[in-house]
Parts: sequence; C-alpha cells; structure tokens
Amino acid sequence: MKVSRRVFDASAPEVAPLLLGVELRVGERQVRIVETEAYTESDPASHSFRGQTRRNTTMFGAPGHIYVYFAYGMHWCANVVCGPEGVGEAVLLRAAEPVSGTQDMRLARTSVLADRLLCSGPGRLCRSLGVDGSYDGADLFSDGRISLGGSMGTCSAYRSSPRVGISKGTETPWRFSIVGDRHVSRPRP
DNA sequence: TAAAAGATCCCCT
DNA sequence: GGGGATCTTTTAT
Repeated sequence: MKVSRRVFDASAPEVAPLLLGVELRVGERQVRIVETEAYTESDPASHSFRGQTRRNTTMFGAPGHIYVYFAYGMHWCANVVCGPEGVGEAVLLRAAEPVSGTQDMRLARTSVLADRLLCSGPGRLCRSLGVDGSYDGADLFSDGRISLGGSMGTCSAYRSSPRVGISKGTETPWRFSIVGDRHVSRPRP
C-alpha cells in the first residue's frame, strides 16, 4: 500500500510496524526507516500521557504531521503523528539506513562516523538529516522540506520488543525493528 | 522556587 | 562500562 495520510489515522501501535521500510526524505537526503516505537495517551511513557501541553501540541493535531521535540538538552527527536485530530499518539523514528545524500549526513557531524551509525538512534537520525524544532508540526504530505515515500507494510520480517530509554511502560513491546538490520539503534532488539 | 528526570549521544577508561 | 553535556518539563517543597 502506498504511503498516504489516511494510513496514519490508525493507532500508533498499528502504524509503527508498517513504517518499516518506508523512505523519509529531507531535502536531498533520503533514508529508509528500520526501527520505530509507538506511544499513546494511555501509555505512561508517552509525552501525551498527562494531556496536551505546549510542547506536545503537535501530537494531538492531525495525523501525517511530524512531531519534533528536544531531549536531554542536546538532541532532537522526530515522530509521525497518528490517530485522529485531538488524540495524542505518535510513532518515534528511532533508526534508518542512509539511501542518498549520505555525504551531507556525514558533514552534519563533527566526528567521523561509520555509515551504519549515521542514523542509528533518534537523536542521530535528526542530526544527520538536519531536522530540528523548526520542523515541528510540518505536514509530511504538503511541506516542501520533508516527506515520506515508497510503500507501507512491505516488511514482514520484523520483531517487537520493549522500548528504549524509558522507565515506565517498559513491559509494553512497542519497539519495532527489521530483523537482522545493521542500522538499528542497538544490537539484539 | 527548587530539584529531578528525561523517548540521548559521545568520549573516556 | 561509566559519566558528562545541557535544558525543558514536571513534580515536590
């Protein structure tokens, strides 16, 4: 099925595995998503768990937009907003494989990094693609700077496991990654 | 008003 | 394997 806004009207845990293999384009840089995580309102690990705030407003907006937030005082992280307007759900983009514009990704960093590490983590992914707070709220289906491409649900060889870097909701296996892919954020998902 | 935690990463040992 | 960087949001006095 081709990527379309309609698909993101579903709940995040449904959408998250479907995003594996999908292409994300930012300017001339293009990557293939290999790892995602789902977050919902009833989930204590989610930014939307305690309701809408200034920071997470985009999460409660229309599906198919991108929610970008600042973490640990140093990193940006990007999510695709899911569910109907008014519902705070999103899929965190955790890792991807560089497809084109790889040289630009390398130049976005201070130290030399192996290609397989350029987008192997939510902070690294944003850093390499040049995604920052100015992208928060952008519509992936009409914004000229950033968009999704390719087909959804093409990856059948994926596995789910507990999410990374959270202290609550650790029992929920809402991390999805392509089996055996070298670009995931950590070995043995 | 203060303190702590946080959907992380990088460099050091 | 461990700790520092660095700042916003949330929770506790």
